[in-house]
Amino acid sequence: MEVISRAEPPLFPLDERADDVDEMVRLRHRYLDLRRPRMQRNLRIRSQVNTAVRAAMVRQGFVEVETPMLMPTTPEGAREFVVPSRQRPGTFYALPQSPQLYKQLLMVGGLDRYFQIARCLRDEDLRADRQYEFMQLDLEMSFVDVDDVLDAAEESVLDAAEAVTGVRPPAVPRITWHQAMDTYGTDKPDLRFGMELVELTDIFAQTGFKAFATAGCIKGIKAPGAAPEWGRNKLDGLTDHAKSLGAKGLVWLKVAADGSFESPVAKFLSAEESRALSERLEAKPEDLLLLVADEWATTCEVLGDLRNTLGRPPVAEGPYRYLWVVDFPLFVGVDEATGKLKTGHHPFCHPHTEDLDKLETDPLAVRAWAYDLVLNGWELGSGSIRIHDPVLQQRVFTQLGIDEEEAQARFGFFLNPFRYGAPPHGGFAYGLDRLVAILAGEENIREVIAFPKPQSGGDPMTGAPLSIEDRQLNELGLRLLPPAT
RNA sequence: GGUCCCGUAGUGCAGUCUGGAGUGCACGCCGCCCUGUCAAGGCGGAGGUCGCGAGUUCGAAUCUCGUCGGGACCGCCA
Repeated sequence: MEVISRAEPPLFPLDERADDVDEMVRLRHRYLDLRRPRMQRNLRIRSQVNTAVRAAMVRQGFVEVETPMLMPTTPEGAREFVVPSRQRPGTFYALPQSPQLYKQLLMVGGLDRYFQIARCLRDEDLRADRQYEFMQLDLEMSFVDVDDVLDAAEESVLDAAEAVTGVRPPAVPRITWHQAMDTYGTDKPDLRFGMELVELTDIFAQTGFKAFATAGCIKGIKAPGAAPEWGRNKLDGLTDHAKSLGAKGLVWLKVAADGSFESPVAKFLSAEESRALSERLEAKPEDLLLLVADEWATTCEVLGDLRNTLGRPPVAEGPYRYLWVVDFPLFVGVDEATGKLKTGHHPFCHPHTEDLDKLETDPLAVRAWAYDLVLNGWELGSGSIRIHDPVLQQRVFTQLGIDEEEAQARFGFFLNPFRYGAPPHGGFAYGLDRLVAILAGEENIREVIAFPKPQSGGDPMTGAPLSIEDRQLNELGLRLLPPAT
């Protein structure tokens, strides 16, 4: 027998027992971690997804186009990674948060169906579902409406799931943002379980219970059979949690064996109200009912959070339930500092044409042709139909407090090409790391990335980021400040 | 910027609350023995800055403060 390569013992077990090994140890020696069946499997799933997605796009007539990694800085959006220029010291490139600008210019350039498996970089704090650099399936189409874009993207995510699991999920349901908030209390509902929010406002229209009498919106959720496991202490904790989310309080009721309510507020409810409540929520013994009374948005958001707290399975547990959420609001409120409206998506997002007459009179009621794709309660991606008409674009800018001069200064390089004729267009992008993680049954995208970074952003294996030599700094015309104290 | 949790042998842990010698367990590693394997078995051995630094104490893995590293989350991510 010939020894072709000597090997020291591995630093940790290379089987499933290493699932419990300190992640820093795994990352510091990722080349060993990657030998494990779990990591081999995850990276192969990732490759399958990339292949399936690319094939789906090509099959649908999309053209794969690469866009630059070195691009101008753009003031809007996420914090950018910045690259100093050697040839022009004192100037900087930015790495792309997304290929957004380029892909819209590709539409002006006549590439009417573009896609790219694109690397995106954002200098924001890392999370279980966020890395500095991540991959998106990015697409843009000309002469299309919302449904055309959704159809194209949907084909690719269904193909991806089928490629990995062998089972093609059903057509992806489409609900409006308002329906999502009203029914699930979140813009990224997890459809794998029920516990929908139930409208109760009418039941308490004449109530003598003060907390309900003045509320604009009363809704409730039912956790079937959950009452025995929710003691007074845990319910107090849940109430505190609800308050931390903005609720004025939380009403809980346990359903007793005889169908009556066991609750601190039971005595404030009339017999008719109790009967109607029980009937509306189809309450059965041992059910736990949670009610919130507030303005519509707060009621929905708080109950949506509680619904997830009580009922949501681990994110990577099947089945796979995709969901389209459409008709997001064009504006998401007013910036407290500036008093100006804030965009929900980006300033180039096309308002819903039915709501155009409200753009100046009731801007917060204007819906946008903007949409999200959700999988098992995780936001996979978002997109919109873009504004191609300069007049409409300026109307939206005006609402955002941006006059023509400022628009030209900030977005001129992007908007001027539209003067040569921009087709109506729209697109979408979704995170491949998140998609792969869920399809691989992982709750953390680091498990489906060959060389990910921990929350601190440093690379435990290579030591990056590292200081550079003075020679390099000089070449770039840079000088370091003393460390901040 | 903030909240919470974690840090003991190469790896995973017990010990920490209630201070008393690094007291241990499993896997791995090294040596010898045995062997028809299949998570082999037997005997023996090496391996420790209890993350780091102060403080309290006669005495600190254990209590206090600080700090470093990691994780989950909030902010942030148009």
